[in-house]
Amino acid sequence: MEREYEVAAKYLKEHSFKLTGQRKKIIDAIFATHEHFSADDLHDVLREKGEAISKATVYRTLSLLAESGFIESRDFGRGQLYYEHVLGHEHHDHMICTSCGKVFEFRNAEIEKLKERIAKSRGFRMQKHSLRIFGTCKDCFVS
Amino acid sequence: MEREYEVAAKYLKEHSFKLTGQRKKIIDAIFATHEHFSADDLHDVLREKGEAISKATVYRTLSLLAESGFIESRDFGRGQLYYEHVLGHEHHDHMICTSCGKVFEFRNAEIEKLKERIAKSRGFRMQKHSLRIFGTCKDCFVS
DNA sequence: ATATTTGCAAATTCTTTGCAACTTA
DNA sequence: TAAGTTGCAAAGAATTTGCAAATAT
Repeated sequence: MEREYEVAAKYLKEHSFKLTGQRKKIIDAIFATHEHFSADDLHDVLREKGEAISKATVYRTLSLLAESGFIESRDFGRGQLYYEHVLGHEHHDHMICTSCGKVFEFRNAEIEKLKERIAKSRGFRMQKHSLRIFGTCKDCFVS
Repeated sequence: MEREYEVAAKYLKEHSFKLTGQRKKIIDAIFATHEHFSADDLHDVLREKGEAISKATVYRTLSLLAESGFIESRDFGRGQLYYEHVLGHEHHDHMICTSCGKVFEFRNAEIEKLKERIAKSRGFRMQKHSLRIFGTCKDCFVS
């Protein structure tokens, strides 16, 4: 967890952003979990730890970290954005169960190659990509 | 345009939804375009045609049509959902230019097969899927 | 007839912003 | 100390909802 923290800290310095107490705590909390979380979830986690950081700051920090590529936002169709950290978490795609809401991660090298090939073939510089499969998971499909 | 309309009408009947004037006009407008549109766009189009349908009804009808599979929502990262009809529009994926905002459609049979294979291999019943590639398009990447 | 749908306006939810006070480098 | 950041509360934007009147079957 120290490595990620240092990379983020370095980035902030290089871009003349300040490493404030709030940002430290937010970055810690984000890299301490491998779960998907919403701005609200994160705010709650911090509050439970006794860190009363305002929601405005949480939103602002999430934007900053997303723009700088430390985290990525995900739309699971729940009306609010979810985030997950990218550093120390290999790229993967998602399967979302529309019945129970569970999100499953998967990774497929062939698909990754195809994404790159397709983008390249159209002169498109790929920055990021997101593949979501919506459906019914094994457990929910009982009938 | 007639075929899609009839399929939707039949669906509504079978599910004891009523085929109201507003719904007819909304369905017409949706299937008359192959563009992506937001709830607001649709409301505007209808208003320009002289159809003063309330936004609440537009939202409610979009939800209904999305749930029944006639249209699908897309998140292009603009803070609001876009829709496109599915009937009469072959499945495809999207490339979104984060610089100019343009959305390019593409289709790749290999990727489609892989999606199905992956879902199946995890006992997941795929309902729909969405692949988005974010990056810079040819025209924006000048430097 | 009666269950469904509509429009309106108010309410919700998520996110952003202005600004004065406060930190960080 | 100067520039960047925070918290607060207010503002915004997209979407949802309660309810009485209107409409489809």
